[in-house]
Amino acid sequence: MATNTTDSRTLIMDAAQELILQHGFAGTSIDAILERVGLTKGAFFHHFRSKSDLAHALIERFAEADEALLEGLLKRAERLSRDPLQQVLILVGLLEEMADELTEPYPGCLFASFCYETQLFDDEVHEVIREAFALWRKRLGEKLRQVLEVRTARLPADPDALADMLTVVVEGVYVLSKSMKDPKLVATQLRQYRNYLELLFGEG
Amino acid sequence: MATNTTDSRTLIMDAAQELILQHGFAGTSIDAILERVGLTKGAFFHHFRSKSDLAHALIERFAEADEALLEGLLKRAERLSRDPLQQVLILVGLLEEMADELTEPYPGCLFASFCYETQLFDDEVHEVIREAFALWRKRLGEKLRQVLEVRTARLPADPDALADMLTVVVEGVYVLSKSMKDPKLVATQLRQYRNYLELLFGEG
DNA sequence: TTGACAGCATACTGTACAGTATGTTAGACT
DNA sequence: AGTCTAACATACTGTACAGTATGCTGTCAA
Repeated sequence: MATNTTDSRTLIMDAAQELILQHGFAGTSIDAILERVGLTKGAFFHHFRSKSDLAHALIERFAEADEALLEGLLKRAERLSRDPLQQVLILVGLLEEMADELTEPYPGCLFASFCYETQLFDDEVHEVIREAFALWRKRLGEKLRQVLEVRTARLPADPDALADMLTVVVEGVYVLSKSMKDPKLVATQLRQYRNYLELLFGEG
Repeated sequence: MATNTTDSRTLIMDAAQELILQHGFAGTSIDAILERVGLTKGAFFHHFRSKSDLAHALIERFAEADEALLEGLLKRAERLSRDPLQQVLILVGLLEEMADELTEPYPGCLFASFCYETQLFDDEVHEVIREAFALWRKRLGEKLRQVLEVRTARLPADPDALADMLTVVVEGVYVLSKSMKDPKLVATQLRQYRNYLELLFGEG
């Protein structure tokens, strides 16, 4: 009844995700995953019908965590300020705080990983990714629309494009940070995004 | 003597790159590449010692094209304006023009693709990628340093971080654009980056 | 004209892989 | 005590894959 703390299914998924972020999906064999967690084929195919099934489970779990992160950040930001612009700035600031704590395990996004092996996955997987990106666009977009109702942007501003840019910066900086082996880049680039929003809507 | 227009080696590399951007490196078999170009194993292993050798050749060619693009854009920008800020803005604008012409074949970057299968490649490959990113940082960074000598930024500005942001935006928007199946996003996001630079250094 | 080599094709090998078939065991329920 | 099932382990299968061994053919130089 009580969900086992060392649930084998979760163990497999955790190991799989870590390996996939380093080797890609095709480059990660089921055997390699199982060796990591000390289980065998029997365990794997008891919990997953196929390797594709694992991919599906992984991306859904990742998307759920992603949504939880977004909604969590939004709630915290809404508590910390009443002004929509400040809320967005705070949200990005909170992400910067999280990025500051990044050190050893280099960041990686399963969405991006799967996107660079597009043809390996079915439409269901791609829909999950698409919806995850769309959710950030929607939730941040509506905040920015509120901002635009009150303030005048210094340059023509499309709220959806501005919202997208956070996703863009995060996905992009993961690549750069991995390649340059510099985790600090993540916070630095998020800071640039925050600067942009400040300059665009600031009154200075 | 005259380099054959349908050089088999080049044909293989072209097909390989296209397939790798869709399936990843591990997900792309040598047989699949050869089927595309109508050649056989004999041809492949005549031109490449191994699959890793192909990876090395691909990333070097990609990096050379990347460098050529950067230097070409810089020269054009330098001809179009004397002002360093304008040069950078023009460079980004030229990239936007290129992005506008993107329609069918979704964009993809071999650097990012390889970064998401990191463990599959040796240090030499990673060094090539690292240096490619470093070059953009260096070349754009020195331009932005010139800008900072003349103008005062509205917010604390690190030229290297600003330079990196172009790479970040490009890499990031490739992921988003692929996933959302919207090639227009590329130009839109580049525009945001240009806006940021304008706001940061603008006199308005 | 001959031979040497680039540029392939064909046919093969060993292995790593996804997936299957069939146990085994420990607990829950009756 | 007996039955049932979840949760695995073990041992296997077929195949797709990277890589090899060898043979063919046109070209070009001597």
